[in-house]
Amino acid sequence: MIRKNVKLLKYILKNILQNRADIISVHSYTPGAIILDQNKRVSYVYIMNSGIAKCYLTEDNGINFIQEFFSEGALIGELEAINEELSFCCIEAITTVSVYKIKTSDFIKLLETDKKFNKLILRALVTKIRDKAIRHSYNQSHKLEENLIRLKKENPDVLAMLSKQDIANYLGINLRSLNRILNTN
Amino acid sequence: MIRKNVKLLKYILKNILQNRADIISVHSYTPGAIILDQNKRVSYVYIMNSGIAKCYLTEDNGINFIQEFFSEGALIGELEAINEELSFCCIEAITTVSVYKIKTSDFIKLLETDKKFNKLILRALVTKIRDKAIRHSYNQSHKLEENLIRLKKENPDVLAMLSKQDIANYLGINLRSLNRILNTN
DNA sequence: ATAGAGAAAGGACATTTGTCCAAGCCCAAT
DNA sequence: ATTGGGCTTGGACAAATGTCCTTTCTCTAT
Repeated sequence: MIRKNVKLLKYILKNILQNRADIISVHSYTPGAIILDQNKRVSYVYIMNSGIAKCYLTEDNGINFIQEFFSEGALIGELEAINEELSFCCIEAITTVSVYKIKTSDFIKLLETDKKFNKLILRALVTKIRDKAIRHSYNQSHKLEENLIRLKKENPDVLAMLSKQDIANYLGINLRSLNRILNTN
Repeated sequence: MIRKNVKLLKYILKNILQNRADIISVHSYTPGAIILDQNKRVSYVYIMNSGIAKCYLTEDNGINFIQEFFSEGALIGELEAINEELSFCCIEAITTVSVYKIKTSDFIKLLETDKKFNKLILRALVTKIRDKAIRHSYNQSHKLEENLIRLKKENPDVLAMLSKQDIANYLGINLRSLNRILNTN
């Protein structure tokens, strides 16, 4: 649920930031700030350095569905950079967030020239697909209570870290329903 | 819902099959045959040439959740090849299926040496993530009826092509519920 | 032609989840 | 200290979805 990629972050810090400091810059966001909005052209790829952000999609009926939460090493905007499409998620800082930022064109060049970087990104994409597939399947095939139990097992401090509304949006349910389950449990 | 990748298939036919015919072979499967099973070591990557297959995950409670349907150009086993993990989905032929098959080690070598191939795979992965994200969000945020309407709009002949049970498993619902919605609609 | 298996359809009822709403709590700004 | 806004909680009811089961239909193997 909370995407991290320490390997990738380390690689960027050790290799890219050392040799190609010119193409990277640091930025930070206060809680609630929008790092990347839905349906925008994406000109930078971000790599989370610290903090927690949420990645969500706003549906036509106003419901926000949280795809995942991001922390150290999570990539933002890489999908749009690779496929040259508009952003389809909104990334919003939950705590204070610090990121490294790199132009999409530089990101693509790195992908093409740096084999280790390429491999790291490939693996990150695959992990994302795998996690998404498993989560979607579990979510749809089990009831709320089982989903919540699983969430708490995999992430015991989740209830302390995040608002109830965010957890409900992550589970794809109503806040009322979440409270009901929390009670009987 | 039905994953295709004509560009990738064409590239493989024109470039790889011509220059590296030694690493590729053709296979075919009859309806119901398992092309790749869950939790197995994966030694080949497959590229669908024709036919329709379903990619599903069996949950602990016996429910099958269909991730997607595959046809021309869909990749099978590429995730496992890249991340060196056991398979997490089962791929089963619905109609007669013909595939090209390539050893995972050759697949990885291609990824590392053939830039165009690398780019095509990157894009395929990204498209998968994007589609999955959008589908999961829509599914969880809308009710059955809306999900079905959307499915029919995007794939008008879906009801003729697939069994009701498969459609229900794709939508993550009960067969009874699917029938109910089909009636009032 | 006929038995049997699997797909499809739907009745009746149970359970789960959503909607709407009101109340309490906590914290920051005045 | 007081007001107001946002988070949290839960009651009461409505709607959606699941469970269980029976019937019909179609197609294939014998």
